Amino acid sequence: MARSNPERSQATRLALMDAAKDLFIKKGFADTATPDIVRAAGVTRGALYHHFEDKKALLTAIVEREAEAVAQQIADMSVRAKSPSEALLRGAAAYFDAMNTPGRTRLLLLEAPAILGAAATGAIDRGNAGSTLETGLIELLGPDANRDWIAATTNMLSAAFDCAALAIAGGADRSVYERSIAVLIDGLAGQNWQYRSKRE
Amino acid sequence: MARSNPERSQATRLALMDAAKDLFIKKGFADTATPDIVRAAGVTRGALYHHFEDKKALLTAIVEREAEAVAQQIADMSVRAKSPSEALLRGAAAYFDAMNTPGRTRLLLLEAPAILGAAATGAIDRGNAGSTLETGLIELLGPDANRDWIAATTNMLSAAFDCAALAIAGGADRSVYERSIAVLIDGLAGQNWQYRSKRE
DNA sequence: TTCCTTGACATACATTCTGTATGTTTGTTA
DNA sequence: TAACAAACATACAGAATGTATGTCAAGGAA
Repeated sequence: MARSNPERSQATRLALMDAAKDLFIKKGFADTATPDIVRAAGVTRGALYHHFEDKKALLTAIVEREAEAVAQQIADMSVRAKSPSEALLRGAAAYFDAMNTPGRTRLLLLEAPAILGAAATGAIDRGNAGSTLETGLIELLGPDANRDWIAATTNMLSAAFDCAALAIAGGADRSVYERSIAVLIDGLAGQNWQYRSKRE
Repeated sequence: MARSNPERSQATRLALMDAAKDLFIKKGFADTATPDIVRAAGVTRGALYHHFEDKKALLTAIVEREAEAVAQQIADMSVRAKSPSEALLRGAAAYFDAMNTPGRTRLLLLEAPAILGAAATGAIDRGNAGSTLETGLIELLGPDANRDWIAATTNMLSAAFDCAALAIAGGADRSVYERSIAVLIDGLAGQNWQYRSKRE
């Protein structure tokens, strides 16, 4: 079994990330020890600290990979929608589909914000799935809507979606949340002129 | 300095909780060591493990106390409002006031969900500030609105409020978030008949 | 008051984990 | 094939957690 160096590197990197991902999901980041990770990955701690600066860097790599997968999954699902509100609803559905992967909610919505900080996690989020939501809201509310307002609304709706994803992962009825989101979005679409008229 | 036993107990419990709260806010739960806590509290680790089962139990006690303070602060602020939507907006403002206390967002919205789990934190939340929001939404949407829908909307709005509190604590403009919330609530108030008509 | 029990700690210890420093093997290049 | 570098493995130092044991003051009972 003579493998080239890049092949070896990527293989152990993936083995470490996969093993750590499972353990982080099952026991959480804090309660997962590096000896457990390397045992599950079939390597030693030396390999871990050769490829990753520390335990947090390993989590960061996993979170980034997972966030990219979510964004990719949403992009694949994205089809033409008739109205901006329908586009937002389809985006939400795609997000719930993507977050349905077991453990993803825990990794992306619980562990990452606490360990890596809210700022770092928000940056990862905004670089991927978050931007989809903001463009959707701009479509819905018109390009002349106040930018700060849109940013704030994007953040809060994103948090609401995350909350819904967590609830669904915990066994809640997905259709109830999707309808609740539909009502929120319809309310936004119907009311935005009121805010704009106050500002302009 | 002859103190009775109950006095001694409460004094050291409070000293430990206060010292740990400051350190958890400044450095986070994971990066705060029990020797640091007891040094700041002026006791030994023996006292800590006599009063609290482990480090997590200490965090739990602090989080519960802080959540009760938030609920109390909101209850004190609650004055008569003319409309259900105004009541909700005042409640949101009171929540932001209460969360304005330095470090509270980190403790209640970042550390607690990750360390104690989303379920435990949600239970603490629902027992305190969360119920205020749900009753306000029932007022807004009418008592005949679908209960599951109200519960889901409560959860998501609660998450949106938390997100706003975090953003404000991070330096964002509070008035922008309050206006965004106002638009969301007005949208809900104007649209709820649509959902109800589908269900009944 | 005296004795005895219990709660409230303090101290010492065993285990375990993290990160680093050093050693060894394997691939790569000149 | 000789030299070098990357990819690991092993050994170690420091520190942290939780526990077990020891000590001392508080508080009733005789």
